[in-house]
Amino acid sequence: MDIRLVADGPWRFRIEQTGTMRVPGVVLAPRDLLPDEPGDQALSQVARVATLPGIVRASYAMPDIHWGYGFPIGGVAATDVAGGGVISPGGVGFDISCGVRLLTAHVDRAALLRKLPVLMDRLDGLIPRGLGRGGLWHLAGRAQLHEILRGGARYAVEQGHGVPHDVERCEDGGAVGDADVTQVGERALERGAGQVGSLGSANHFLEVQAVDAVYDETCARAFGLRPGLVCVMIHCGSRGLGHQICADHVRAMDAVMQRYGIDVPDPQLACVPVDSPEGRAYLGAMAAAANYARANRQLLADAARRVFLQLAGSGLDLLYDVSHNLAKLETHPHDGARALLCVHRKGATRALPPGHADLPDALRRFGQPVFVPGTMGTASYVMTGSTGNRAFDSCCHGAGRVWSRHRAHRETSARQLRQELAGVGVSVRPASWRSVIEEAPEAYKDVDAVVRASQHNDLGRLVARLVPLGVLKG
DNA sequence: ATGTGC
Repeated sequence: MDIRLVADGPWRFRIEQTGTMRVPGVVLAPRDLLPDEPGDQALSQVARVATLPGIVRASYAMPDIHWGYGFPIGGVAATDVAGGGVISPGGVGFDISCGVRLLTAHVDRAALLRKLPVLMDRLDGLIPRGLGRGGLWHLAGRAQLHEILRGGARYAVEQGHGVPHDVERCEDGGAVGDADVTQVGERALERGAGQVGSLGSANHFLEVQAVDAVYDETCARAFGLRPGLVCVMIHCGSRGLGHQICADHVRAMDAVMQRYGIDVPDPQLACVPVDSPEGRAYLGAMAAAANYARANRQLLADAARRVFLQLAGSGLDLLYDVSHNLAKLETHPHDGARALLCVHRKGATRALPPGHADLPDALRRFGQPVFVPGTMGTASYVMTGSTGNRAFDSCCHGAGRVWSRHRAHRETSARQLRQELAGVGVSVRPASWRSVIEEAPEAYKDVDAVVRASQHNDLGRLVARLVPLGVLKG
């Protein structure tokens, strides 16, 4: 698809509405963050998403945009439910409700440093990760898996894997309400049964970090962050269960799209009206996967908490848990009124502004915490939702890949990577060194530039910078 | 992202 990319000031670009596009594209990134590998399809994907039935305002791209399945990663698209708007699994991604949670310890970096090696050893032995492998929670049976799919982190806490405060600090109170277990296929259930409480692979991780800088002291204090404080950041999703659900429902939609008169420029944009049996079926299965991902992060956090209590004499308090791969039915201004929109966020973090009713009481004045993990060996950021967000309250979600996984293997080696990480003094414990080659810091954009661009585009405000002390990689 | 795929 040919696109007409026009600079709109120093911080963003516009893709002119041409051909079958129903809205323009808006790429909220400066020139040096635009995907520029030869043949890269990310910007064309922004334009193709703009052709989806019912899409409103614009097809958005966050500053960490890169090429994905159908939708770009870092893509945000909202469709008008009453106006025949569609739901597309490609706008959520294979890793349904992949997200990040951040926990704060009661110990400072200097006090922990001596104990860090033994603490990392313990986490290394405890946390399941890598492809396949088991999970921390050995379920009693299929009925208990169904409870997880319906109750998410809330059910995990009810079962003793956490404290009530954890649930208060999860998006949606730890579980989305409309999960439909009957829309989750047998293969998905089979794959999910043994993986609750496991990191997965690729860019998923559990990191021990320290607060390195604070940019907004009042907000940081409300978030429980101060310079030198130790934190734990967990990034993972719904494992094989979410993957299987995505594959199953893309296939189902592909078979019925024509019946709804829907024609898309890319088969990976398979979609159906939100208000259709197939649309509701996907949303019900997606919600079940979302709850699975939240329970997964809850189990991992609770395990890390027990290690911290035992070895560092410190608890871990959940600051917030938020997804960056999800579609949600939300009310937003549209055509001079409030309308129910299906907001697809794929590699984009929901970022509620200060005062929003869905925020926990203790955070409401400050906006929703947004977590922006960098790469192993580089900084991560805490941001907060800001008023004036035009991209349906969405923000960036990470550094954003620039090298293909294939190119990463060409450009670097395990040995080179080990040396480099040893040089910055970060203890990285991967499931396998081969898999982490694809996660080399050079394979990603500069996360500092990504958060700067996010702030300039009113997607969020900077709160604090975190640096890694120890990294468990998938 | 993924019991990694034409």
